[in-house]
Amino acid sequence: MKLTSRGRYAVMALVDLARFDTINPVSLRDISLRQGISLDYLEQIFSKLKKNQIVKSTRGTQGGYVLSKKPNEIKLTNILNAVDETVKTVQCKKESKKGCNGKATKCVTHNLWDELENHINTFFDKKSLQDLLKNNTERFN
Amino acid sequence: MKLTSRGRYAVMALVDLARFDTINPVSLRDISLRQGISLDYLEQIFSKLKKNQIVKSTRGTQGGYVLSKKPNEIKLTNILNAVDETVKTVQCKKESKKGCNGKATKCVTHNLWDELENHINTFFDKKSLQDLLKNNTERFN
DNA sequence: ACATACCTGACTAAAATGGTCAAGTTTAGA
DNA sequence: TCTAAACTTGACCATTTTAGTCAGGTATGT
Repeated sequence: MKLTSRGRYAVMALVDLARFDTINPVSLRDISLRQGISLDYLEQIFSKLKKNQIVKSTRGTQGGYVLSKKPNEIKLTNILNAVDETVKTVQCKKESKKGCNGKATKCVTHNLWDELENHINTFFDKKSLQDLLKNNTERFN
Repeated sequence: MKLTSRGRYAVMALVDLARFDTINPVSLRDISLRQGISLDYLEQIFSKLKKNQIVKSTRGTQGGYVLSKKPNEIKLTNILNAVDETVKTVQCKKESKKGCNGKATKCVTHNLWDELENHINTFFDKKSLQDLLKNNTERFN
């Protein structure tokens, strides 16, 4: 299972973007400064976000990124999937006919991790960027 | 966040133990063979389980491990904590006065990961070994 | 006494993580 | 048109974690 700082940064950056892109595109440089995330790393992350059509970019001076949908239409699932934070708890391959651990049957815990995966995904499916904005209406920085 | 095969193995092994320890202690060798987990690795895992009083051991011939509580009293939280599968989603330290990422305030997503952590822990708090046994009454191996 | 089984600690190959670095291309505005 | 801001791409890398292995023990029932 993966849930690391790449996913966290992605969410942080998008919340930042949602708050500041009302007029002009937001540059990664600004996000980098406001959120304290390395610019180079942000570029990697936004490359993935763009491929997954979560953000749109404008090049050149005064360029930057904007959200490609409304904050309430962007679920955390979308974001985390985009940056490869796949919530996979099971090492056992579902398709594998051999079952888990090279055994003929599914391992005892197989269903458990499936349940957990659903449990977590449900959480991320419900939460949108909009929800995070609500909780952060106070000024910061 | 960590949730890796060590935790999975621990759960698998304990389910196995719960099913076979009715008369005699169960040797790690047997568990290793039945579950397809390396014996050496199992020993590491059981060392931790023992330290956390989830299992008791008997040495010597015919020795092995037994659960130290009833299956319905052993929650998955207990197991996963014992083998250091701490479900920590937030890199930001809660205590740190400096806030997350060296900023003066909590990062925008701070509460989010807290919520997620609770969400996951709730899941593990509810599930006991007993619950897993129910779903695996059919013979295997 | 000896085989079985627990116990302990050191070690390690491979992968993931969290970045950095370098070399572009594009475009707005002076 | 020139230039600086900003996106784009891909290679690279140090550190940490993972998932074990290996080598030696120690305890104990028969």
